[in-house]
Amino acid sequence: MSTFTAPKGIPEYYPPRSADFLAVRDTLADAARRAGYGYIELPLFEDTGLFARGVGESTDVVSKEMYTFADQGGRSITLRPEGTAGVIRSVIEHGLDRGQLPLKLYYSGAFFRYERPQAGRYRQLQQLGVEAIGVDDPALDAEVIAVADEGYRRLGITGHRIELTSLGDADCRPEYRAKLLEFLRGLPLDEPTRQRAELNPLRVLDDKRPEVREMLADAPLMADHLSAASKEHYERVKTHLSDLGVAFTENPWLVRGLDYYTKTTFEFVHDGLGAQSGIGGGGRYDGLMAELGGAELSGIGFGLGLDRTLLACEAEGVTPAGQSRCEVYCVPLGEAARRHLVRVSGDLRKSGTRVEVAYGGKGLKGAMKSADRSGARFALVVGERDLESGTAQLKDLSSGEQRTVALDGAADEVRAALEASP
RNA sequence: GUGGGUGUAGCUCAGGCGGUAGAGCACUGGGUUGUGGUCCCAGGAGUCGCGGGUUCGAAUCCCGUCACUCACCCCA
Repeated sequence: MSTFTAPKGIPEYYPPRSADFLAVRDTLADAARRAGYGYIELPLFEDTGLFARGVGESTDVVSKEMYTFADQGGRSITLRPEGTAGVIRSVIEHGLDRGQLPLKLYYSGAFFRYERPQAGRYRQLQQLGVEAIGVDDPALDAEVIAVADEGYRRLGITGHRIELTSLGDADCRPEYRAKLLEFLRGLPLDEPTRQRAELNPLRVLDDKRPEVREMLADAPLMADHLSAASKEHYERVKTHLSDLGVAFTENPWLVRGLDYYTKTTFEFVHDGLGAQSGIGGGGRYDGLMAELGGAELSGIGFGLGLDRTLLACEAEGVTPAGQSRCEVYCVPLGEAARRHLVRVSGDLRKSGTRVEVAYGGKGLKGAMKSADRSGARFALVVGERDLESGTAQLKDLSSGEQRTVALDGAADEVRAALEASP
C-alpha cells in the first residue's frame, strides 16, 4: 500500500475506464449544446451564505453535508454542493438576464458533499447541469427534460425512466403543506423524522423505510391540491413531453432535497446502480432569483450525476467511448528504423491519424503484442532489411495480411489504407 | 451519526483443524535469429492492513485499532 491514499469517498478514473467517463460528460454536454445551451464556468467554492440562502437552511445538504472552512482572510467558504445557486449568483452578478430570455446555460464539474460514501454516492461527485432562466413556459420545462433524455439516448442507455410531478406554486403549496403537516403530526414517527416534518413536511414523503411508507399511504398529495394555474402548467408540460416522444411516469410522492423547487419536478432513475438509483434530477424554481437578490425571474434546470450515469452505462454493458485509442501502431527494429518511424508518426498525427510508436527496447514480438493491445487496425514495421530496400511492412492486424510499401510514402499508404477499410 | 461485510501479488481471489504463502489475469523473456491475437514453458513481484496477546512457532486463534465497502438517513 502506498504512503498516501486518496481522500475518502472520492472516485478516481484512469484508463481504460476514464475514456468512458469522459464520453459520458461529452455526450451529455453535446445534447445540451445542440439545444442551444451555452457553457458557463464557475468557481468550485462560494461564500457559504449563498448556499445557506439559496439551497435552504432546512435541507440536509446545508445543515450537515457541506465542506465549509475559513480562508486566510477569515471569510467562510463552502465547496459547492450543487450547481444552481452558483449559476444564479453569476447571472445576477453579471446581469446575464438582461438580454434575450430565456437565458440557457450548462455547466459541468465537481461538487462536494460530506456524507458517508456508498455505491454511487461520493464526497466529490461529478455533475453536468443545465439552467433555463427567465421564461415560465411549460414547453421549456419539457425541453429541459428532453435534453437529458436525448443525452441518455445518445449514450446508448435504455434502462432509465423519468419520474415526474408538480410541487405546486406559492398559491397552493402553503395550504397543502399545512395540511400535510397536520397529517404527519398525527403519525407515530420517530423523533428525527418528526423534526424533519416540522422543518419541511414534503421531504418526509421521500422516506424509503417500509414502516414509514405504510403510514404514509393515506397522506394528502400535492397532485390533488394544485391550484388551477399550477395544474394547467403541469398538464401542458405532459402534453409537450408526449409531443416530444419522451416517455415518463408520474410519481406524486416525488420530492426533492432542495427547498427551491416549485411546479415541475422530475428525477431520472435507473435500476442496477445499487441503492442510489437516481442518476439525475431537477425542476422549476420560481423564487430563487429574487431570493438571491435578482429579478423576479423563474428558472428550470437539472443536474445529472456523471458518476452514476457511468455506472448505469456499465450496468447495461454500454461503452460510450466508441473509437479505439489507436489506428496505426509503428514498430521500429533498431535506432535507424526508429528515426524513420518517429518521423512517419509525426506526419500521420498532423493529418489527424491516431498513431502510436513502440518505444524502448521492446522486441518485435513484444511490440506486435503492444500493437494488438492498442486496438490499432494496422501495424507499420520497419527493420534492417526494410531500411536497405527503403521499404516498410504494412500489416492489417485483423486479417493478418501484410504488404510492402515504400518507406518514403508510408504515411500516404497508411492514410489510403485507413480510408479504404473504414 | 447507526448497522453489516471485507482487508493475502498491480488486479480478481483461494488458503485458514497453527508449521514463516498459491491460482487466474496483467507484466517480462523464451518456444518462433524479423511479426500480435490461441497454445506451451520460465521469470519478476507479497512486512498475508496495523498493533498487542496466546504459543516452541500466528496469514491462520484472541483482543484492539485503522482502512475500505455495502446499507440506513439523505442525495447526483
